[in-house]
Amino acid sequence: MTALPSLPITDVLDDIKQGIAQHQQLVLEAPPGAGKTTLVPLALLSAEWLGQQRIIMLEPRRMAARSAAQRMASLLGEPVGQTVGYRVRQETKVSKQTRIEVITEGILTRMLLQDPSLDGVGLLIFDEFHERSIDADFGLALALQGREIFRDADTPLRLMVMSATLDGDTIASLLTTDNDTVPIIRSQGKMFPVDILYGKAKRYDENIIERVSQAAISALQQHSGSQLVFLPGQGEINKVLQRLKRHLADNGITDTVVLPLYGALPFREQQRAIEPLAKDGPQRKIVLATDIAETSLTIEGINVVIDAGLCREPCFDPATGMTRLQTRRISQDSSVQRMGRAGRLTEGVCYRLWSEEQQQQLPRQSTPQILQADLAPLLLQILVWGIDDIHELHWLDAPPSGPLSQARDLLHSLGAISGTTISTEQPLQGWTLTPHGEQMAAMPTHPRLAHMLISSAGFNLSKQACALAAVLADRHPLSRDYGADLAAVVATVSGERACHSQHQAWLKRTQQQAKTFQQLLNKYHRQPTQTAPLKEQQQTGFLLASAYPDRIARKKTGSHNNYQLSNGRAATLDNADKLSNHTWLAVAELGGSVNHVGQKSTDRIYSACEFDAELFQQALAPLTTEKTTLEWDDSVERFIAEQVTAVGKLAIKSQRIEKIPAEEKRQALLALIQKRGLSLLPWDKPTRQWQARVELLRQHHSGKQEWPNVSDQHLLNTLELWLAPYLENINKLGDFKKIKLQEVLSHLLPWPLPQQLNELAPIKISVPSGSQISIDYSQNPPVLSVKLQEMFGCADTPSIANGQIKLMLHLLSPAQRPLQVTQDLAGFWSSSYFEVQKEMKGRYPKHPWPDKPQEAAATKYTKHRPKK
DNA sequence: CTCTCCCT
Repeated sequence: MTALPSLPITDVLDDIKQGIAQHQQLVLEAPPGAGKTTLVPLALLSAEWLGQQRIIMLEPRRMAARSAAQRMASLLGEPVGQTVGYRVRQETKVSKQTRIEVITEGILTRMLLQDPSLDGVGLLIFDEFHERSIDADFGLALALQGREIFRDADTPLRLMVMSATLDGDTIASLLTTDNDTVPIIRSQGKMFPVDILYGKAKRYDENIIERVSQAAISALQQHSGSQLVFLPGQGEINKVLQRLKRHLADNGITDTVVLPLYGALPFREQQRAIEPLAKDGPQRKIVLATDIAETSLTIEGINVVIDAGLCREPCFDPATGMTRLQTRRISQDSSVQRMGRAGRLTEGVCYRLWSEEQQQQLPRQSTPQILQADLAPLLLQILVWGIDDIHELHWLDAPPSGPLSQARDLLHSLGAISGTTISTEQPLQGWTLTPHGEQMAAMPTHPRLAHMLISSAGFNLSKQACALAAVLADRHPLSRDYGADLAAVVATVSGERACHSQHQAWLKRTQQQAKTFQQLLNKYHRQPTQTAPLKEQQQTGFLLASAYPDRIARKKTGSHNNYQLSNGRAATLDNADKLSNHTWLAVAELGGSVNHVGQKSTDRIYSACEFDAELFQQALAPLTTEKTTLEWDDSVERFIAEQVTAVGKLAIKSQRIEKIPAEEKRQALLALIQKRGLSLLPWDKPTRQWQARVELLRQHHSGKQEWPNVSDQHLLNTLELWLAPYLENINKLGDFKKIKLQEVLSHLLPWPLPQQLNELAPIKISVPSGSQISIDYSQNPPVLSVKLQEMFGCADTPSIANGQIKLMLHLLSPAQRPLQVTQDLAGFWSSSYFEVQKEMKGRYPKHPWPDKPQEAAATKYTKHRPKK
């Protein structure tokens, strides 16, 4: 090996060697340009503890993995694939001599799921860990558990986490074990000084196009050299592009060129933005870029950075199973990274279009992907690993339970898992992989597409499915020609349709990917289950619907391009898109955006194909549900019943039915009573009294047994239990009168409570005159209204419930007017009675008004009419 | 107000 070049990291290489020799893990913080990616693995290659074991280093991107391997190999004076090799999707360059393998993060997960011990690997290095991809987070969690369970003390798996702007202490605390600590080593980067110039305090999205353009124009006058402008997305880039081009033209500036740079741009145009300028053309450039230029691509010759402070990132919404793009303020870490792009070759300047004070308010780090992504792929792999509680793994940030539950439900609907949910806190508990799920997990693609691939064999459609999965696995360049129509794209991949020569590279890559899927499928030898073949124009729609059953769409009546989806949402097709000729679509990709203030745009359909609703009769019948809906029709005050066939929330057929099934009707009636209240039932006075009597005894805990709760609220809540059996003959509102409510309710009182009810809360009570008088239980305490004369001779207030409840006496005049309301009869007789006596004696002379009422004989008659 | 980036 030739001597390693001297870079900033060289100063700490000895510390790293020593640290990782003495400990089983190490954290290395070093900014870009320090040389860590190349020099650290090479420096550790001859370590004694490594022996003949390999070093594996992870890179977040294929390009980065390839070039890291390339640089290391050339330092060793070897071609790639000998001592140093790499593995990325679709491409492997390793041999038996390979000691350093550079791989992308997704490959590590696959390796660990196959061999959790990572046998033969002595050191695992996570590079660029601050990017916090799901795969890196998950890979670290698996590696930690794998080495704990499967590795011996004499050949431990060492872990090194390297990053530019990582919070080293947090990650160190995750790696710390009971008997080992974690050295943190920090190194300088190689960067020229960059002046940071802040702007005024503004809302980030306020007038962004004009402010960015002005900043670029003024920087053009103040500085020589080229600019890199960070904008959130394609839309903003194109607007600023127009604005700046106009400025250059208006002012006759010819030495400067403006170039866009974003992921969807054709490769050649991306190259134009990245490459050094041609000698004979303009000598300055302004590159307008998304954050593709923050990490993935390096642009030559930039000394001015203009940062709008915004980024656009995907946010998964578990409620709809859809990912929306959200425009957000960048993190402090991100602003540092962007600023650094101005100081790679010379001193530079960075304009931030926000104030220094606002800088302090930015979040320190970007949100880790695991907290806002679709977790279905992760969940499938977690289950392959064999745990049903995510907390068995050590996470820097655990996957959140909302998206995890949604992922579980999706996997369930795709047939990948079976079980029942036991706990909402542990969404995986009670669920296991099905054989179909295991096959899905072996497919290197999203579970939706894996399901589509595997089930396609049963319909003899695997060739189309492989092409479709390959197209959907990555962005395709044909939307400009075909619009949203995927069937045309699939036909191109299958070779049935030609495409422009500029897309040849994409076509070859996609066909290769389709072939890989086909080879994996061939291993399963699936027999066709469906004899009747699908018509050609049904095929793509069928495949898409099996992957995205929640995105089957029907055009809204009277609309040209607005569709209703089976997940209950609405989405719009581009106005000019030819697909809008079709009433039914099977949608693959759709999305919308959320702006800086949280406003959501309408969801748009980006890719789809025509769909034949006939498929619901046969091949896709399992996606449909049948149910009877009952709706109360107020005009006729009765139920209208329909038999509805639906796919998800989209009703595809409904038919009026005359004979309403008993159970559905019962449920609908119960719901109607819930909504309109108990007053729909034929309450009469005795029944209400009965209810009040039971309630009274319940509240006073009278007798030896508990009384059932018969309050209105409780009856409403328990309709199903006590009323449901009596609803059979109810078809319209008037029929409620047929219910014998008193009798129905009486079943709620078990023996011996009915008898006790009559004893403890009698309907009538005897008064001294011999009359049987009804007690009014509608008030509390219950009221006994009785003529005063009938109570003569009664010393104390009458009571019920074995003396527990005193009645409220309403003592009446001979004309039935209340003279006194009292719960204290003795007190009344001895005081206010005499005032009553004085006043009433004159008015009702024929009635007795004795001076000692407690001792007088009670009577319901006048003085002159003798008692019977 | 037309889709950020990346990966098995």
